[in-house]
Amino acid sequence: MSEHVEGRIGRRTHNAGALRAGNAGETVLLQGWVHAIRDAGGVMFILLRDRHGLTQVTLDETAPEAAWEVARRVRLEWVVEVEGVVARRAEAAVNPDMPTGEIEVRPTRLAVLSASRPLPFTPGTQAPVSEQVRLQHRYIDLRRPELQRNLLIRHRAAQAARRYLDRLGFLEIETPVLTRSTPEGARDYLVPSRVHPGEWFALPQSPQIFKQILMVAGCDRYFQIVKCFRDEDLRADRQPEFTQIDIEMSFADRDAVMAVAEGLARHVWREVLGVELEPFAVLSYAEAMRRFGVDKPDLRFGLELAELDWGATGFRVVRGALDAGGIAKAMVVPGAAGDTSRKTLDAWTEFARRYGLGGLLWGKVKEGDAWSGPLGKVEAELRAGIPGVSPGDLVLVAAGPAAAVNAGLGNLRNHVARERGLVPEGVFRFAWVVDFPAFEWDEEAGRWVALHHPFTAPKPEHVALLGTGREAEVLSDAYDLVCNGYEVAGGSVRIHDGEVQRKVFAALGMDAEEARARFGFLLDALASGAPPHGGIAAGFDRWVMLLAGTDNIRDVIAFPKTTTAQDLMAGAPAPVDPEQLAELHVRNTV
RNA sequence: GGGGUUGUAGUUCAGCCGGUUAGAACGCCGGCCUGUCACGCCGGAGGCCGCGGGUUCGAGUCCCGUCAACCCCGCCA
Repeated sequence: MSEHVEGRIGRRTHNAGALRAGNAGETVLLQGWVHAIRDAGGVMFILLRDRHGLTQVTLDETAPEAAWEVARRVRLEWVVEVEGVVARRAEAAVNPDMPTGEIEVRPTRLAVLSASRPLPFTPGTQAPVSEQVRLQHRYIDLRRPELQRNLLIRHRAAQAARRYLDRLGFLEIETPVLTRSTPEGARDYLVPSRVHPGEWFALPQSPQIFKQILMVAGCDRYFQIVKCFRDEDLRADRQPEFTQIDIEMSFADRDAVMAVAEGLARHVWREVLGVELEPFAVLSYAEAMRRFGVDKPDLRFGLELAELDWGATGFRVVRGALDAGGIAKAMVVPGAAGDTSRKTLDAWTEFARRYGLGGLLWGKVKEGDAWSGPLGKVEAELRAGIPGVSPGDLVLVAAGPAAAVNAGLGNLRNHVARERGLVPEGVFRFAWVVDFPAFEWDEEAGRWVALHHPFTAPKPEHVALLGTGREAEVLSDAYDLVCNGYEVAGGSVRIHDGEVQRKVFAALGMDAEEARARFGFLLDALASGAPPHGGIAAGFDRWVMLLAGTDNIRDVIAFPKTTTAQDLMAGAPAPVDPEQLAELHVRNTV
């Protein structure tokens, strides 16, 4: 048995995308799928496909009768082997749209390696096929060049990340997949224990606690490209199992972690796309919310929001919102007065309402002080206070509770930009968002919850505020990396002091006993010589989405799940035998 | 949990104001064709109109429910 270091493995001499005019005259052996058959009678063309490309195999009167017999039998998506001679195509037969279009293979031998049943669709199918059918037959869908390309991008991104982190001295260490359920955060996927009746493992939402403990264990620099599991509803950019590039560093402050993560993104983009990223902007959470209404702003276009100082207004809608403790904000859409119909405005209003806004006020700016639309009724001096307004612009104003105004206008900003073609293609605008509030008030639970997670260090100067009832003012050393409107990484400096950790648990409504019960091992670890440490976790699937230029996470995952968290190909989830349940001490209640 | 879009042949779709035998394209099967590259030409097979109920003389079409795919809100430390 010899060891293959590179190059040729097996009997293939070339892949289906390799042959060029320079190979003319060579005897080759290709294996692959039948992508298309064009039978013109006395001459027949078979397109052979593998993940590298397409090669035309041509049979004419010079082809052996045995090859003809096989060719006439062959059907789409059968797997075949071709042995033959590379020939330059006649001038008129060259296909300039194909990388291998200058040549064709004249077979001396053609063999069927594997037949295929008639398929519900083929990779060569012209009409788009529904997502449902594609997911049911994922092995066919994955044969398509686009998805092959995405898998390749994903592979290259993962390899580039590993090389970069390895070079910086990070160790790739695996953490358990069967672990324990932790409070806070997403719903857990649970796994019953056979050996311990009534007890359950949880699949990790992230390896958070383990990586911190690895720091206590002296590992210094850790990373892992790791599956995480969250049993929450799906979105176009969210799957219940997803992959993180998980990173943790000892003796590192915020800037050190951010530098590593920025370097990682820079390296991956360079290696995968050959792109040099612009310097990453840094903005505070407060600034992001003020200017963009969201904590993951898309910086590829303008349309920034402006907070309005309309405290004096008598305008009924705004007056009411302000009196109720709300705010008013404006978004100016340059040059949109002329071509924004009433229908479009209604659709935008409907869009904004989803986020809890009562509605939108709009005004089309004419020459002078004249505005048409609802904003025309607003005092002229207040309208003059909206920054950057010129005749021909469309102004949208929302008033209400701050959260609704920000979410409504912030998301509408993305929507309008897309509709009006303001989003440039092929551009990556990365930015750091820093100085997040440590806690946010959960109305439903009636308590403070961690905005990031309970192990995030409050800013040192804010630690004293813990337990004083001023939790809302506490900022944390947390940071998110955003790109083109996606959150693509998030992390923080961690609490390495058991006392501070207890105070944070207390602020979250967890008393010492409960904290002990749930996180005792972490508290013990933190009390056992814990280095200052911090880290970050990057949403690898979203990175690949951006690299691949798609807006759907299913396009970059080999075997994704549907919106209802099912695997249509494998048919999961599915019932199991009652004996299996009995063994696990579990009973179905449905 | 809520809202929206979609569901008709293997696939993608059309199907009018409720009317008699539900169509097209591609694919599939058979035949023809010596330079195709969305090959072309001739012929053929193929339908639980997602599922259940209702209205009606009559339902692919209208109503109610339900299931599924997708998008969004909630949720996602």
